[in-house]
Amino acid sequence: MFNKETEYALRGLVYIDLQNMGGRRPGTLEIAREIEAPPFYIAKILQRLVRAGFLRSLKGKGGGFFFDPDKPDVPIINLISSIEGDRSFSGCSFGLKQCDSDNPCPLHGKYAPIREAINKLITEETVQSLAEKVYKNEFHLNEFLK
Amino acid sequence: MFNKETEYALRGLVYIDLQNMGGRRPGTLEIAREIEAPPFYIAKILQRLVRAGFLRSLKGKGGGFFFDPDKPDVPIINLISSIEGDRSFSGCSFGLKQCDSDNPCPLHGKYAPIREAINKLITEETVQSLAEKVYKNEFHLNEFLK
DNA sequence: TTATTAAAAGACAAAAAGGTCTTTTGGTAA
DNA sequence: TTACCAAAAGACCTTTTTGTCTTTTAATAA
Ligand code: FES
Ligand code: FES
Repeated sequence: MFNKETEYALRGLVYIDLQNMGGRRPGTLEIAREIEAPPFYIAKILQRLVRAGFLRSLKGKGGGFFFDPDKPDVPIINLISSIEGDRSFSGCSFGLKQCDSDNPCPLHGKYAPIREAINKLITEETVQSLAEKVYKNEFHLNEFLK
Repeated sequence: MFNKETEYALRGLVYIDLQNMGGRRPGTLEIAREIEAPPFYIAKILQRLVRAGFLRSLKGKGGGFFFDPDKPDVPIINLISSIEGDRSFSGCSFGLKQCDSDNPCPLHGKYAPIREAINKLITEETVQSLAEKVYKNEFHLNEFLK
């Protein structure tokens, strides 16, 4: 579905938001351990996401990553677009230059509604809405974490 | 959705089946031109698919690629699995080790039905069913081809 | 103000995906 | 049986993805 970087980013940001709820600002090592991602890699990924404005960070003792409470929730489609580019979930499943319902490929009829469902999903869900689900114990971040 | 190799394979095999209907056995250069794929690359891809038993080929003058009329239709899920491996459309969208509805990630609820729809689609459609749609002029292989 | 802490920056590297090309093999047709 | 044709085989290359590591910068706390 998503590439590794996107997966790590999703799990990482949800974990960060979850910890922020408890007034904590997790650092790269803790995040890497909890979401089971390569430490240096998640550090690099978060660095880029901070630069892109998705969240903030603080250096030094007590430092770490956190979301600005004044900023609006982050729809995961924004995250995905920022990492994978806009190509995701817009193109033709057959690889035609563009998906055109007036000139459809033989998969279009059945694929287009699925693609729409994916777009709806990633537009509606935000990092915060996902974190909320985990917080309510309804859903899981990994096999250990509740 | 799919990777490049899968896209080329899908378009290539549908084109081959379409030509077979007219008693022709297209070769790599013709296929590459018609489906707009890199010639040497589609040659390599088809070579692998022949070896994997998806279709047959003949060398020399009048040679080319063709489907054995006695063999059953090829569901595209087989093609996709052969190229991309089984990981596609079975794993967790969040990257958890396994998708487990008793222990779901926060995307599971909305993603699982979508994944099911994808699996249904690629299980039901075959190279031949797709070629048939193109043949009936209902759907397109590329922007030039009818 | 100094030691310590943790992120930022950026170089580096391994692996996978995507693509190219040459040589060999096995067919066809004259 | 010779010339030719087209796929098979496999080496090679480029780009992208994924991942690692060292050095620098900025914040905190003693
Ligand atoms: S034309 Fe291929 S998915 Fe729309
Ligand atoms: S647990 Fe993540 S999609 Fe099922």
